[in-house]
Amino acid sequence: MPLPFVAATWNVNSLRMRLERLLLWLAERRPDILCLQELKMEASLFPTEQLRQAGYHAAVVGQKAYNGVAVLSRIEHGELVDVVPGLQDDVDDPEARLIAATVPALGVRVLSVYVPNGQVVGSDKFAYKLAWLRRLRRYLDQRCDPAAPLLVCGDFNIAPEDRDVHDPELWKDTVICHPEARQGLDEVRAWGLDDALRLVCPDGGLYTYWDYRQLAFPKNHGLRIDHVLCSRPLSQRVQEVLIDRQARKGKHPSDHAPLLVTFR
DNA sequence: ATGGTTGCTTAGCAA
Repeated sequence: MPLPFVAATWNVNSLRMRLERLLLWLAERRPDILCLQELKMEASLFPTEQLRQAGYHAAVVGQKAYNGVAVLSRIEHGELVDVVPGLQDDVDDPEARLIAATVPALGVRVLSVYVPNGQVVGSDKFAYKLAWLRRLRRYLDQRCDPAAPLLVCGDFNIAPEDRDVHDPELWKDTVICHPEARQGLDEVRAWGLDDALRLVCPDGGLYTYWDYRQLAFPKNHGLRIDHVLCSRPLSQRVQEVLIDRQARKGKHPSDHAPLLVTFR
């Protein structure tokens, strides 16, 4: 029998600003695996030692001011191995949006991803978002095995369906909901990934992101754009999913809440 | 009342 574990994903919107909060949260929740996005720092500034003291190994790709992703895993599960940064294709792309690592004791390959936002439909940035999703699918085709345990966790900047949006009319055809963006996500998932939350919960009104403006969080004007996707060997082990709204409260929160998935 | 929030980097961009 494989070991049960908890995997989580959290866009922290600047690790420098969120480190204290992250350390408190890790002490409280103790997830086995955590994928982080929007570190907004160079890898040389990453707090490797503080996280180790908190009980976690880390694999990180960073860049100055923007993007940056990491995979954390509890030290007891062994040093992260086969750490691979980036999409590994022939595109010259300086943006730090993907890192892969394997957690030895759990036998799980983990990808932390920060899909481009895309800003405005029709812009160069939107074209980059769509191309990035095609590149991610190609990465899965070439480098991953759908019959093996795989997690693809992160901020996808896509609400898969209208039930994932507080006001679908307001968001219709924006970069978050555009049919081409949703199709890009569908094609990633068609490789062999399930949306862990939807395996156990059909409810609408479940969001992971709320704008800082206009009291969006207390009004629950949110979007479900952060996802834990899992390959079939893990799908059948999904036991419970939690969006940790507590972590979006109080002073100086990220604009995203962590999403946690328990695998039996 | 023509706003609104945060973070990075320094007035403008990105989300």
